Amino acid sequence: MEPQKRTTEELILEAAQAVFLEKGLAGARMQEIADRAGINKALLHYYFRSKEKLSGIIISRAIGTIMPRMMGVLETDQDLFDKIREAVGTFISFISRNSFLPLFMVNEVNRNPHFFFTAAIQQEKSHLDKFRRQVDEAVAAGRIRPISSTQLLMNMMSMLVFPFLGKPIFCAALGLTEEAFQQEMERRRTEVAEFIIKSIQA
Amino acid sequence: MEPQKRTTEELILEAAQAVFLEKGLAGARMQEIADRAGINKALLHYYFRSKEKLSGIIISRAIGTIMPRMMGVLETDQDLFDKIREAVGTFISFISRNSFLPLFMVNEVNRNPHFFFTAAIQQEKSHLDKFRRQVDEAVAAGRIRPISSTQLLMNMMSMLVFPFLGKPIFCAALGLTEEAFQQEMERRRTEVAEFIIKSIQA
DNA sequence: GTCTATATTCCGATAGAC
DNA sequence: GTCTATCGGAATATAGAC
Repeated sequence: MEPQKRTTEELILEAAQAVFLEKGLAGARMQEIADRAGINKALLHYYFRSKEKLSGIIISRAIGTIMPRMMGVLETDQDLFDKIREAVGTFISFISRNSFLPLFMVNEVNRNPHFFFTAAIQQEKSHLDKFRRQVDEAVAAGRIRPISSTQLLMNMMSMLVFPFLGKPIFCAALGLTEEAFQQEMERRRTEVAEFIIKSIQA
Repeated sequence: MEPQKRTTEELILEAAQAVFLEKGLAGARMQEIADRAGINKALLHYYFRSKEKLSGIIISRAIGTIMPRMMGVLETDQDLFDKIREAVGTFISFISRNSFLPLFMVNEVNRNPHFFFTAAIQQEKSHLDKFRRQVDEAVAAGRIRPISSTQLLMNMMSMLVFPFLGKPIFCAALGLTEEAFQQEMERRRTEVAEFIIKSIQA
């Protein structure tokens, strides 16, 4: 309700997130972050001692933003097919609104894998495991065809994330304009779920 | 047959490719390239005037390496299902041997989309179009269920490329060791094709 | 807390000897 | 062609006034 004036620290973090995600860790410039936050470099270092410290915080925030989204949708008590439908829709909507996040994460995680092996994922792993058990049980009960839950998860995550990473390639290769691409992504909200379900149903 | 001593230029290009692909364009250092090539920075600039020139060459080589692979497998005269099986197997083998290539390409293409819109893809587009027509015809003939060739291509490419990009995430989230991950990729050489075919068969 | 000015480090690029 | 030495600019980081 209040005019809600954001603090300088919040302004910096928002600007830093934008710049790091757009330019990558190595490509980002402290000057540009300061400019976008409407302050100067000195103040940047006053709040966050170094570029490395600042980037560390942004990375943690990014992981904290995307991981619960990726995993959270998989932990509900729904029927397997309904769960897949909902997870696909939710996740595509989320990435559409945070288009730089996947590329940043994928880069970070490849340049610095051990950082990720720590606490970041372990906490979400239980959600994943629940989904995998659900898949295994459906296979055992003959309600879906035999398929490894590992392979299924890789397929699902791939189809959700990669089109956004490869957007310029797909646009060029398939002759899509910006709007046409958006439309295709919108279609995927249902198409991908159906693609998966068609493939695994008994 | 000859002892085949690689020229300095070749040594540089190999080193540059390795460093650029590992560290990204902005993260790569001319010093490191020189070190890996066993020479010094001055000589680097003697052969390739600037970092930008050198990176341009590496990008062209990378595109020239991966695009024909991606498209080439789709242009044969095979039956649709056989073609999918072969394309999946070939492509996974290729990326397994060039694991840094997808991350580099995806970065480059996102930071510099126009570079890609030019000649790079247009030449390969015909192969893609041939595949898409084949899909459309199969749909029209009722040999596969109705599906957009655009969506099918996105699904296929995603499942082929993304697991390598997200390798550290998958390893952490699914509790896979390096060897276990390799094994899963090996399984994917047949599993992905079956996953697709199961999904689209009439 | 915020600024201007400056120090420091790093890195791409060049000069010039061999 | 290859090297050592160095320049010059850019980017991170700090000093110190307000």
